[in-house]
Amino acid sequence: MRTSQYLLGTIKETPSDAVVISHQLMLRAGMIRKLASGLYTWMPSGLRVLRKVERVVREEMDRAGAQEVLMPAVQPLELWQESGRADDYGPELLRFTDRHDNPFCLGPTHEEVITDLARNELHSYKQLPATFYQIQTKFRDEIRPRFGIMRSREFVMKDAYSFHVDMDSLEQTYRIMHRAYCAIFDRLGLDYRPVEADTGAIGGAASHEFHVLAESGEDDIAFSNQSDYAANVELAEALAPAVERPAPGADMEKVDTPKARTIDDLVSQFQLPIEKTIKTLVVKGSEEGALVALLVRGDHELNDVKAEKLDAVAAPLEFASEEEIRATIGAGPGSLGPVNLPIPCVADRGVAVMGDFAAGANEDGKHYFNINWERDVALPEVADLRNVVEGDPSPDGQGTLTIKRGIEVGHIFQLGTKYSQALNASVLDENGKAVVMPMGCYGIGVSRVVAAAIEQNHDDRGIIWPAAIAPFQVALVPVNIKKSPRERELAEQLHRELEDAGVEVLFDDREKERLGVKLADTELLGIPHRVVIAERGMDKGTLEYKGRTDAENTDVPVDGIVDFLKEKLKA
RNA sequence: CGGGGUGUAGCGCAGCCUGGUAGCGCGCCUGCUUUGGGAGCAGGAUGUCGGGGGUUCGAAUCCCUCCACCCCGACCA
Repeated sequence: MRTSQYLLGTIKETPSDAVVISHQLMLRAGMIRKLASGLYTWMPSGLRVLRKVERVVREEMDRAGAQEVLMPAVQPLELWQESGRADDYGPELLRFTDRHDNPFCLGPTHEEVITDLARNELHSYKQLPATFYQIQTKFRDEIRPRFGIMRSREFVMKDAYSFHVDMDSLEQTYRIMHRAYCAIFDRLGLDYRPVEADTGAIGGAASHEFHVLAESGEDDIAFSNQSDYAANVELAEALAPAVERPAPGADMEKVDTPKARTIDDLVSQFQLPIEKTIKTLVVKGSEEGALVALLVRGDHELNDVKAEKLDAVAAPLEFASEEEIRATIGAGPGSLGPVNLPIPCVADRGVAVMGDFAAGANEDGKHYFNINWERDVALPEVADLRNVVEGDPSPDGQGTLTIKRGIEVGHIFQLGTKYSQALNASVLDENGKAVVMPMGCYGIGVSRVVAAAIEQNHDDRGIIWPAAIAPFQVALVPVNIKKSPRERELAEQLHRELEDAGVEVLFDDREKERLGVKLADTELLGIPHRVVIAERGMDKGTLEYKGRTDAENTDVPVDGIVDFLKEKLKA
C-alpha cells in the first residue's frame, strides 16, 4: 500500500472532545471519524485493525465448533414481545415502524432471533449441542455514549448462542467457550483476566466477564495474588474479619460536633482514626415507605449490588432523601448512627467487630464516641455490605486481593431456558419427550477490543499495536524520494519484494513530506516494524530497522532485509 | 433524566463582557527555496458566526426559543 494513494487521515492536534487516550489516538491516527454522538465511520487503517480482530475471533470460534451465521440487524418487535423483553428493555432499544406501520427494532442483541431460528430448525437431540455465532453491528441507544468507540451506540459484536438437551451439555460448551475466549485474547496479545460476574436478573448458573486491564477501565476487578481467583468488585466477597471484637475501653459519651457533617470532617476535627468511625447510609426498604440503615466503616464503600440483595432493602437500590430521613429519624444526614435509631439496621461484617467507635447520635450536630456493641446498643443483623479493598484476603482463602481497572470486552453466560421457554424452542429427547433447550450466550465487543488494545498499548508518540492486529506489519520509509532516485528505486523494489513475500507493508512514497512527518505518522499509527531507506546507509549497503518499541536503530544489510523482517514477523 | 459547559474556516481557538460589515495558528491550493524528526518565504481559497425569532439605524456580540455536541452524576451521611 502506498501512502500517497491512501487515506491516512492523521492529525497533529488532539480533538478537544476526546477524553480517553484510545479515542484521541484513533482520531489522530485516522482510524475513525465521528458521524454523530456514538456513531463512527471506520477509516481504512481502522477497518484493517477491526478486520484483524474479527479474523482471530472467527478462527477461534470455528475451531471451538461454532457455526457462523448472519442475522438481520433489524428485528420484528413482535419477537421481543414474545420473549417479554419489549417491556423491560427500555429506551436503549431503538424502536420504529416500517411503511406498513409494523413495529421493528434495531437489534442490541440477538437472543430472540436465534431462538426463533432454533425452534424452527432444531427438532431432535441428535442435532445438539449446537452453537451459532455471528459478527455483526449492534445498536444500543445508550443514555450517554462516551469514550469514542469504547461506549458507542453502534458497535461490532461477536455474539454466539448454544443450544443443549440438558444442563450438563451446556456446562460443557460453556467450558469450551471459556477456553476459546482465552485463546482469542491470548492471540490478540492483551493483558486480560476472566472474572466471575454477576448473573444479574436473568439468573443462570454461571457467568464470566473478560476484562482487559487498563487504567481507564470502567470496572474494578479484584484478583488474588496467589490463585486464579478474580471477580468484579461488585461481586467479590469481603470475608468476615478474622479478629474478635475487642472489649470496650472507654465509656460512651455524647459530643457536640456542630461542624462535622462528613466522616472526613469528623476525622480531621477530632483526630479520630477513620477505622474507628461508622458511616450510616439510609436507603429505601423493600416495604413501601420503609427506610433501612446500612452501616459500613468510615473508610469503606457501600456495595450496592450486595445491599440490593438484602431482603429488607428495595431493589434497585435507592437512597433516601434528606426530607425522608428527617421525617423518620429526626436528624439529618451527617448526624446518623446506630444508637437510638428508630429504623431497622444492617451492619457490615467489618462493623460488627469494631469497638470504641464513633457515629452520629441521631441528633443534629451530635455524635457518640466510644460506642460498643451490646454494651451501648444491640448488634444488628450482620451482612457483607462493602466493596473489597486492596489487601483484603481473597475469598478463596488464598492470598490477598489486588484491585485493578478493567475494560469489559467479553461476557459468557449460562442462560438456561429463559428464551427457549418463552419462545417454546424444544427438541425431542431420546425418549421422544419434548425438552426445552437450555441455552448459553457468549459475546465479545469486537470494536471495543480495538479501543481496549490501544488503552493498554501506547506511548507518547502513539499506538503500539500487538503484532496480531496492527493495520500494517512494516512501514517502508525512504528519507527523500524526490531528491534521490537511488532511494526511490530501492524502495520500489523492496515494496514489491515484501508484498510478494506476503508482508503487509505501508510504503510511504509521499514526495512532499519530510522525514520527520513520515516517521511521526508511522509511530502514531503504531506500525510494529519500520525500515528507513537512506542514501547514507546505502553507501554501506545497509538499511535502518527499528521496532516500534526499540530504543535504537539496527543496521541491516540491504540484501538480507526481507529475511530479517520475515524472521521478526514470525516471532 | 438532572446539573454544568460548548457551538465562529477542514481542525484547534480568539473576538462576545462594553453592538459598528470577522481574526490567529495548523491544515489546504500555487510558486520558489529547503530536505535525517512535525520546514522557510511569497501569494491564494475557504465562513448561512449551530437554526429560528426578537431588540436596534446596525447583532458573532444583547434577549427569547429550538437544536447539536461534550463533561459530571450514591461515596453524602
